Amino acid sequence: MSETFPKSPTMIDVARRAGVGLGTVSRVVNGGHGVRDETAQRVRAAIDELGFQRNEVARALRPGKKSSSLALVLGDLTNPFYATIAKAALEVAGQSGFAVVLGSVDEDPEGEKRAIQELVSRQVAGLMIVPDQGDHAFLQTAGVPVVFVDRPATGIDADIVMVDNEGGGRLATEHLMAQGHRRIAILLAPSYYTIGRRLRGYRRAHRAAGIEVDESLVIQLPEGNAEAAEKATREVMLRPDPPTAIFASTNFLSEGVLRALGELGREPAVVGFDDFRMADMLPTPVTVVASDIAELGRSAARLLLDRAAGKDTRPPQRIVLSCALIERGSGERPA
Amino acid sequence: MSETFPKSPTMIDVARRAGVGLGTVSRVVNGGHGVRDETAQRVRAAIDELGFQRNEVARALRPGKKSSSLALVLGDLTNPFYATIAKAALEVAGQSGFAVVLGSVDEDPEGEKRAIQELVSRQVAGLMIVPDQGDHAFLQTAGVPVVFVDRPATGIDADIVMVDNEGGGRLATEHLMAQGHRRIAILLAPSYYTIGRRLRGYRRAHRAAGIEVDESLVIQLPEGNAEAAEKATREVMLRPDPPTAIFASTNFLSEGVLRALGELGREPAVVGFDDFRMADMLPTPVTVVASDIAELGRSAARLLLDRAAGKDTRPPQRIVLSCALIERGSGERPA
DNA sequence: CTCCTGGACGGTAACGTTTCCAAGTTTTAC
DNA sequence: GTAAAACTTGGAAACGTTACCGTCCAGGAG
Repeated sequence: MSETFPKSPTMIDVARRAGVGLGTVSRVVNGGHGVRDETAQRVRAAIDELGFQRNEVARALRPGKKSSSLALVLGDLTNPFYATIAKAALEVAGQSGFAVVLGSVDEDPEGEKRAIQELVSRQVAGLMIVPDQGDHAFLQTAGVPVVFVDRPATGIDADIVMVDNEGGGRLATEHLMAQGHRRIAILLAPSYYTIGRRLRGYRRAHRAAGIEVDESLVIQLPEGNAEAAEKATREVMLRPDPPTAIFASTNFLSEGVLRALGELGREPAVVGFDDFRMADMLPTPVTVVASDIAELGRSAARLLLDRAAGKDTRPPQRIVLSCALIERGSGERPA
Repeated sequence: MSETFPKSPTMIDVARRAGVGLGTVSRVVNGGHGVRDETAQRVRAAIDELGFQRNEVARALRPGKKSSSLALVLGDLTNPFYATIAKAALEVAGQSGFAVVLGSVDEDPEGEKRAIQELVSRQVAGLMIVPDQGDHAFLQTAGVPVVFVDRPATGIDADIVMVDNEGGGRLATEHLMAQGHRRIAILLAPSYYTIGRRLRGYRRAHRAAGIEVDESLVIQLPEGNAEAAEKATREVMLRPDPPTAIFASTNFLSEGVLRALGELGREPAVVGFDDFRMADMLPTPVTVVASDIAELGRSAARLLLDRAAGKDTRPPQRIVLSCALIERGSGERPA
């Protein structure tokens, strides 16, 4: 690495080589309108000979221009949920020649704010954010279009793409009720917006069925991981009056629930929110309420690209994806 | 979105506000050496009042400077293997104030080349690449340090961080032999470098044990997904002379193997390469040979940051991470 | 008191691109 | 054949930053 890299050729080099002016090269590179065919040929030849590649950084410096990259801010990529969003967004952005910059994502809201501002300073053309709690009003002045993914943020009115959490929660609960269950526990990860909606669906299903919710079965976990769910499941199942069914409000929680049940040797009905790999291979295949997570990422990217291009000037949109039940066995066990 | 965004303040605005020269503002922003304390205070005050943020794009335009971003090029983020690398690299880069740009990753080598060149044109400070097959000689002239992750690339001599695939393959095979197995099938995903090394470990273990490899048990799959593995497993187990053990050379293959075995109701011993979520929750918990994938990403990022900063001028390094066996049951079934 | 040194600061030239304007050239219309 | 219009083309300004080069002033040495 000590050898100095040869600096890459610039448009000026190309212009000299082709015997034309700088502006002409720029025109050719950008589609070649208003350039005679013969001239364009010569320029293209020079570009190939020199191996010229446009410097995107310089390009993005021009006033009003933003770089051809989108930013994506989200949680733990190790969570298949986020990974799926990232993959899908990446794909859509890539098709339009946009790169995706991932900000480093800490857990705390302060870290998120810092990460976002770093990205803004890189002049990205738009932001896709799976927001943490905390106020996002500072984005008002960021000067870039923003799309929120999976959940809304406070302090700013922007596009949002999300899942019908309430409908999904209701669907899961009603499905369990249809099997005769009346005592359905719900495990809740720490208060994200989405979880609140799922709980609301759960309550609505109860109200609609005329069943009163036993509040001791509405279990708020201290953390959103499998371990917390495992512990809580063990506890609730060992009560004198355990539930006959469990609704796990996230994929990680489902995992914990199943682990605990496997160890206890108990078999209440179980429905999880969000599908996960291997759900169908476990001792009892897991019934889940699922939505098209990839579509979440795709829609967000598409919306953002349109906004960035100025093609879409409608007021902030709100896209809601529906959920469907995938029956695999664990949710069909009778009360 | 139709309202025009207020353009962000520049150093010139700050300079005017603070009543100082442009150069002074730059000095303050970059650490404040050679500026009187009182002046620096005034500048910082102006920065806060205006909400100034340095424009990273303009900064990266200066000669010799690269942007403070690293590029990461890898396959399907939905594969936990890649997701883990990405997360770890992101974390390390973030700690040094670097952002990570993910190129869109198609499957074909041509797409990879295009993606890489797009990233180079964005003046990233370095490239981390999980390379596809195909020649990577074009990177020689890219003018950026490169680190390959998980497997080497041809045509260029660069840093590489990888796993001891051969050792892992040997470890898995020897473990199965220790349980008395003599007919061990190995399922191979399409010819990646890593798979070849794992096979080599498998063969070495056989040679060391004085067991001849039955070549009909060395099964080359047409694709690297679970479905292909499922099909192949079904076929091999239904032969008149089936293996007593199976070595699945990737996490996705392990999944397919287990699915097929579950349906067939057969229980040969199974060892997988690379750990995966829920491996311990399946009807028979899965024994795997695993390595620290996150460390792969961390090392790559660290190495690249040092190269980019010019701190590391050693000849190309080769970091190899060891594998360990995680016994869970499926690999301990006797022959 | 003068000269010199050194630190603090202001100004300006890049960096590589896009965009605008003017000049030159060709085509079209009359 | 001439005038106008349309199209090509070259050149220069601008984007926001950093780096370099002076200038200015204060303080110390002679």
